[in-house]
Amino acid sequence: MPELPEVETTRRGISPHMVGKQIKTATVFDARLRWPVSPEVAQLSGLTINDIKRRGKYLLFDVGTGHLIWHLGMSGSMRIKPADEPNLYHEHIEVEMQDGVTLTYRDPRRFGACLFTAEDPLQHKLIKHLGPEPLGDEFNSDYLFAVCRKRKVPIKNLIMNSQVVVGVGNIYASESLFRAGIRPGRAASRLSRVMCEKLVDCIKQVLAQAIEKGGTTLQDFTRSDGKPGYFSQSLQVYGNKGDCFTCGTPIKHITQAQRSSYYCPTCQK
DNA sequence: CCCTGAACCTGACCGC
DNA sequence: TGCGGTCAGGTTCAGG
Repeated sequence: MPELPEVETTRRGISPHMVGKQIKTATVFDARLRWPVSPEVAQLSGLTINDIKRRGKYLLFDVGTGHLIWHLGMSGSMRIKPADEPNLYHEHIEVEMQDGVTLTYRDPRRFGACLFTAEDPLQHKLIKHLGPEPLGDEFNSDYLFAVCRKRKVPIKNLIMNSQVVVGVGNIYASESLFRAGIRPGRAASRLSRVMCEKLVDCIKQVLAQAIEKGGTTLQDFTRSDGKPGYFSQSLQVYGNKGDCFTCGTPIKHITQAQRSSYYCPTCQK
């Protein structure tokens, strides 16, 4: 479900309900996520959530004594549960604040993670080696071009590699490449400087627009307030089994690195 | 260091 | 209806 825009949408949605408040109780109904949920998570009572930050697709909850490093995996989502509404199936973690506001984490496939660390979260094994944020200045055409020089992998695989740049998932990789006019299968080393400029611009644009629209709802992604994200309506190629909206050529659907890619063989070179 | 493929899970959907 | 196969928004890890 979640790529960077969905994670950021989640962060913005839950922050006003959580930040600056004290935790009443945190309950772990099922600790079997990607890795076992840290035991500290069940003992957050009395701690205050000072801030909720994001690094790539990881949410970082500052609880004073340390941080929760929370990843939504493929199917994870968070919502503020209306009072006296029963829990849904697969809601594995719940955090109730002193004022009664309750956050629930649902994750049918359990690829997500919820870990506690008392150290600097940015130095954590999972975070430390992440590439630059796509919307920051560090991610620019000079950087991408330099990285591309040494790589023979298809450009789509490269931009989905979180060591290169974080936050670009399967949907937005296809969408960005379409907007940049570059085929997903093109070897990274065969991108010109101009192509890199174009691609960086398009990645930033697509992600920024998706955040503005509250993310992309395909099957079950909903924002923390239960509403869908509206970027689905802006998708040009991802999931398009018909013709290119721009030129009418049938959209190609291929598999790269075990993931679906969509592109227009006419618009993309 | 770079790259590939398997693995981790459940559920939805499609064709027979 | 039921059953089997396929696919799904991510990431780590082992091994070549």
